[in-house]
Amino acid sequence: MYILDKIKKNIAKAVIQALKKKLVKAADLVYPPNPEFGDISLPCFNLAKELKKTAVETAEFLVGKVSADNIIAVKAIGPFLNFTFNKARLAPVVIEEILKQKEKYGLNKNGKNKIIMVEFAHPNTHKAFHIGHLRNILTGEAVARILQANGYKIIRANYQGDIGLHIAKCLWGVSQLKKEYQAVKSEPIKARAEFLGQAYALGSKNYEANAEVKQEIIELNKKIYNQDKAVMPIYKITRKWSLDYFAAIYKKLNTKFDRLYFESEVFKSGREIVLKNLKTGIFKMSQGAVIFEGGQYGLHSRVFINSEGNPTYEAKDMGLAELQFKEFRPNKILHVVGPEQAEYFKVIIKALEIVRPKTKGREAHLRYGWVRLKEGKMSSRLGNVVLGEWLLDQAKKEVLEIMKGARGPARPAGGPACRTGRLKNKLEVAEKVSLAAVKYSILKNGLDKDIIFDLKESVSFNGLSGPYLQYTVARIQSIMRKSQITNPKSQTNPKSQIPNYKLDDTKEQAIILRLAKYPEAVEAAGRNYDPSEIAKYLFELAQEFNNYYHSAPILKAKTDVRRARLLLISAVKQTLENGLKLLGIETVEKM
RNA sequence: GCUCUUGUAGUUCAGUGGAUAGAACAAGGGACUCCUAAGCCCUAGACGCAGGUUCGAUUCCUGCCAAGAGCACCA
Repeated sequence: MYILDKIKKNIAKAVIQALKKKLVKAADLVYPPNPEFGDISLPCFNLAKELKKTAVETAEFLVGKVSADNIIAVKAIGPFLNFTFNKARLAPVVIEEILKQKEKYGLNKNGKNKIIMVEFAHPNTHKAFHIGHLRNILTGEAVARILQANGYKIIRANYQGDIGLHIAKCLWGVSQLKKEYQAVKSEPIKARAEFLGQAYALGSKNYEANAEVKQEIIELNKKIYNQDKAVMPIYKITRKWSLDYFAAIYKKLNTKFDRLYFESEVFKSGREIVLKNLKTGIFKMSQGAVIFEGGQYGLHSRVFINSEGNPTYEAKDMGLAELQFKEFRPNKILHVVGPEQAEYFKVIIKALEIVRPKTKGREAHLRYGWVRLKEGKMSSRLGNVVLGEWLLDQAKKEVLEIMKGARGPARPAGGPACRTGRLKNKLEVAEKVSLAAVKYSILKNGLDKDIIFDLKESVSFNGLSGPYLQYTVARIQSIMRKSQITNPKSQTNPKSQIPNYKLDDTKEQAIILRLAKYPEAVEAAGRNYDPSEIAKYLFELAQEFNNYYHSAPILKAKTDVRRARLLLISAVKQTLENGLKLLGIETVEKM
């Protein structure tokens, strides 16, 4: 149990003892908006109701009756009972917790013995890979890491659409672009993937504009479902292009999957499940198609098997669920999918629940908002998309420019020279920093919010940004390196030095408190499946550190203070690294 | 038309049934011969509108307005 949890528990206990009634729990405690009020606070409104007093009276009544370990002051401010921590005692405890536990600091066991499958990415083959997919992957990966930190066993799954009408549209497009197809065969994988995106857009436009083409594409689709020899070779080749391309992107983003599912492996079983339950009356025939009537549940009706006899996405999902539960027995499956499928998921989760009652409460749609363009809508159908890889490339270019010193604030004469130009691993650093910029700029947003994407504004390298956090870590690394040079014996070993703590500065105390709150951020992020909780926390910590850094000398401080400060900043570094890892962001030694 | 999501500063985002609504960017100003200026400090600037519930609403409820999404054989 982390120190803050202990303190909260003790306070709740003390209040219960004072009242001789169990009216308070640790979770009722909140953090005051202003540190002058205290470090933690009990709002007395609910308590007052029970005690038939006003909240102000209740708070005053409790002052003097409540005391707990690590608390040095209790005061009533209006309806709040505020507690002040003994920070001189807290500091070594918190720092020791962090430096001993290292990368394990912040982890908890809330999900012990539970399995959660996080299903994300699921790009469709034969379609462009755009920044919407990027948000999906980054969100899914971060959620997976966060849940892992909360003690769950995680299965990363990816369900890829390699069969269905979109493939037929693309292959029709390819048939119209024979020359280009031949030419692109010898090009790098990226060019081949882009070609498929164009072919898809072409097929899609004609499907809507031209009735004859529409019929041709429908015929082609049937052939693909029937594994017709005439189309299989080109289907297989282009499918592989897409998959190879996706694999390269996953690698770049540092995401791995435990299981890749394909629509082509579940469409048969999905179809069977639906047909079987036609007899039981769960599904019904309607206008030649097999549907699920959602009306009685306040949902809409959806087609599971179309009048051509082909399973739709809905039926495939039935087959997928069956397979997923059979293979991994997850307690929960989180489908990380955009908002456009919100109603869709309600329907299939309901249908699944009726077909397989055991799945009840175990299937969830983890929805995130759109990535929209400032200029308007983005659609792979229309071909006006911002490609995921293009964004990564742009970000990297930008970082290299900054490293050159061509951009950014001008330095006054006499200031230290820009070091980044001399870095040996310049490209590696640029790669990590640009990835951090892109990842953070997406993950800092609340899940439900749409992201209005604009290259200039969205991917930032200063302020609330990934590079800002990396920079903070690099800065601490630098101080620690120098501390070794100036005093090789000053190892940051917590055990031997804890007695020497002298951290009285209010800024230091604020940092200590912030560090102690990290486990709560991990917990909240896990509870809400929300990476932005971590993103916010890290920024606040970094900001507090940077402010502190500018006001307090570390290496030049007196021996005792210097030691204590070095330990403090290494705890900051550790916590930043731990949190960044949950977001999938790597740190660099120098930048 | 029905359902869902979102409306907070010039812009992009935080935030909570409670104590003074926080940041970042942009704007304006400033400090350092000092541990990385991708940094630090200061200034200015906001809860879509109208009701309701409540001791208290930016937060919950209702209506309206605005933006986005979904609503039968696409995924």
